Amino acid sequence: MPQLNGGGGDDLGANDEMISFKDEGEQEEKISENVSAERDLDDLKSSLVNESENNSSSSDSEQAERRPQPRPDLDSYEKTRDYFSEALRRQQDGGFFKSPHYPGYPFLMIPDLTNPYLSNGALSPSARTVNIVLHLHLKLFISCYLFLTPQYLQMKWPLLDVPGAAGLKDSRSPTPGHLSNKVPVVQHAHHVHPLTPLITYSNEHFSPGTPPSHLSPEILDPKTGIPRTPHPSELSPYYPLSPGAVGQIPHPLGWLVPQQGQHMYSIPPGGFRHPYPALAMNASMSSLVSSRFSPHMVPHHPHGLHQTGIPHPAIVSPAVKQEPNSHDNMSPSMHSRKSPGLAKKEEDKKPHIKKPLNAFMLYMKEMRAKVVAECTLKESAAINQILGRRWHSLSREEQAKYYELARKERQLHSQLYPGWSARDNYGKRKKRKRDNKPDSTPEGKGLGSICHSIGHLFSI
DNA sequence: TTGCCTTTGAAGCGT
DNA sequence: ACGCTTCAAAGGCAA
Repeated sequence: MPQLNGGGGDDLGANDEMISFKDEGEQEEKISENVSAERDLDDLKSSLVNESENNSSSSDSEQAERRPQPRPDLDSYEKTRDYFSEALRRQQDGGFFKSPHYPGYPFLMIPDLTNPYLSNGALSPSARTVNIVLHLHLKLFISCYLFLTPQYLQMKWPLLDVPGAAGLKDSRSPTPGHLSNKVPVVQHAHHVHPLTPLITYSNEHFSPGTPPSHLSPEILDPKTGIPRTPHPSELSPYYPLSPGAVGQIPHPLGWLVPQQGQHMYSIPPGGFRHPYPALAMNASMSSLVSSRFSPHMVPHHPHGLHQTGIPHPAIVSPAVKQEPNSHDNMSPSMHSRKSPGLAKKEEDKKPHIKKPLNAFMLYMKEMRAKVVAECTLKESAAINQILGRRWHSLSREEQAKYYELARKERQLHSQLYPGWSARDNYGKRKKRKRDNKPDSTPEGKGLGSICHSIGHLFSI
């Protein structure tokens, strides 16, 4: 039985990760948040239903426009369904992918709904009747399987390019294709499977109502009684993918994966050459590697890759931001063994290995664009205040998802850079002056009025 | 051009 | 063990 707490074995798992759940005394607020969340879900459902109703009541000419056309993304959507079907088969215990009451309904009926036309392109009278019936069924279906729709996926992961949800995405993501001009993180256009988060992770992590494994009663911190993350050795069951799937199925952080049809980092056909066989990467890790950063940030290893064969996004050469140097990305601590002058010189050239993102940072990365789109705000400081409050309003399961991702980030980071320490980055920035400014709370700044349209989402 | 602001969490350091 | 500090992302803003 793997011990979860001993010998620093949990060096990557934060025992106090869930502290934020206990604080604040925001019970009332959380209750209202839950109500709001349900309301949002209802709104989403009704909007989708209305959309379907509009479709059914639209004129023939409109229907003609809606007539199935050869679409470039159709193939990807078909693949989506294939992937999803495959994922469905993988599920043994119901959970997220619980079998529908109408076997095959979501997969067979939906395409049919879009094609109630005769061979000559006209909508048959019987098809009209059937259309109405089907749309009634669609309402029920949407209610039951809302979270599986492209619209939902697009809403859930707004930075993903979910086929079939372009409109929603466009309205919510004002800067598709990138998140930042500092870190050239771009979005994968069509090669990121919209169900990626559901496939690369087991339903333990994502099934609604089923707490992540590290929150399950079976794994509790004996000291605090707080649910904790499992030891890395417990992770393998989370990645049921075969090695052949490496590089094909991206990571849940897929919203950060590059686009334009290229994998950010090439992956050798034979898999990774990991220096630590015991730590050989699984599919999720490999995709994690390719998730977060731009190749511009990756210094060139003499052999073109990190010693692991995996250029990690956390590496930022000082010259980078500029141009890749030929320096290898040894841990900064390794460089410090050289003579002072030489060490200093190389200090300037050595790559800057960034800290792995914590749970909140990952959450911010995902949600920032959405908040920016919904608010009139653009200033990060204000956005972060909103995100901070929204973070606290997240459900336990929602937060756990990000803690889990962050834990994987740390795990991968430590494997890629065994000698790296957060200390290595100390002093890289100019020292900040810390003066406590008077009341700068979101309430004080009136973000509620600025972001009133989503105020109920942010408790402002 | 550079640092600040603002958030949470992880990690390092000093006491 | 505890408290403080630094850094991670982000982009407008001020110096």
